[in-house]
Amino acid sequence: MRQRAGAGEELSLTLERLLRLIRELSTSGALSPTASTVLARLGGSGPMRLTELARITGVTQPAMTQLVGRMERDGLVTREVTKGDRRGVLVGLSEQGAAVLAARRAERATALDDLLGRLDPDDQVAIAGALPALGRLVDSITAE
Amino acid sequence: MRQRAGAGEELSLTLERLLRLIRELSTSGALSPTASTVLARLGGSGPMRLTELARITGVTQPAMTQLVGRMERDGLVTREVTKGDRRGVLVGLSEQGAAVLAARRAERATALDDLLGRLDPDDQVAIAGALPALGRLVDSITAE
DNA sequence: TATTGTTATACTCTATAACTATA
DNA sequence: TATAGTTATAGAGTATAACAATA
Repeated sequence: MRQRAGAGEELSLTLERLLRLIRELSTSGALSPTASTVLARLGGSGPMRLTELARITGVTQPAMTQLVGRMERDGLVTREVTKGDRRGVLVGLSEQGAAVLAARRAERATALDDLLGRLDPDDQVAIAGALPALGRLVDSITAE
Repeated sequence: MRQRAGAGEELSLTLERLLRLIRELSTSGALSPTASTVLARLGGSGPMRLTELARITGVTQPAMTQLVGRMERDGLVTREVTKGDRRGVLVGLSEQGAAVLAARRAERATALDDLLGRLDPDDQVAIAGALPALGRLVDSITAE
């Protein structure tokens, strides 16, 4: 079996349901989807320019200005003027932001591990085996 | 291999990226996530009570009242008083709403089929083989 | 002139609280 | 009293357009 017709449809519907599920598993900090992405990117890549954050998360620059403003107010991120170019703003994780990020990851990880553990062993193997393939599926677009 | 430690963490991170990807694939109608869910549920289960829609999608009753109001204004759904109990509101798909739903599903399906087709055959098999397991993973919570 | 970011304005989406209508 | 739904109010989150500051 190389590729069933309609695999995309089934993958899409399954992911849509999984999506809502995952969201409910990580509640620390009560972050919006975009705020969650910002936190994760800052945690993974270190401090970044405001424009770069806007580009990566797919929102406009004004939207990112406001979001970073709210996140700074809530103590999740820090802002500083970039060295060399005084127009730029460098956004970084605060200590509290890093803690929230870690808490959210732990919540999802333990909840999903628990759920996976209840599944039939064959299903567990199937999902574990598909993760690298799903990762490459995402990479195939992100790289473009 | 029954279950690797950290499989939940990896699944979570992969899904988070897939999630954003899927969203960008279906743009017809420019629907919000909740509106998308409402449309999909109405398409799959037929007309439903407003309260039932609110419960299923995980938003409050007032939020659903307003969302349905906007969707009715945009010609996506219809409203009618329920038979027998004149307090109730039955929400159904309009012809246009059904068309938008079909268009969005087709967009995602073809886009994902295309992406899947570019993957290594082994990866395609791995993903196709994991779909039923992922479906059961979701069912294991939804049923509770 | 071009780039970086902010401010102004308007709309969607959501929640909580208070309300109306029906049962 | 209880249930179904709406209205009022406030805030997050987003976009486009106009602006200020720096390069």
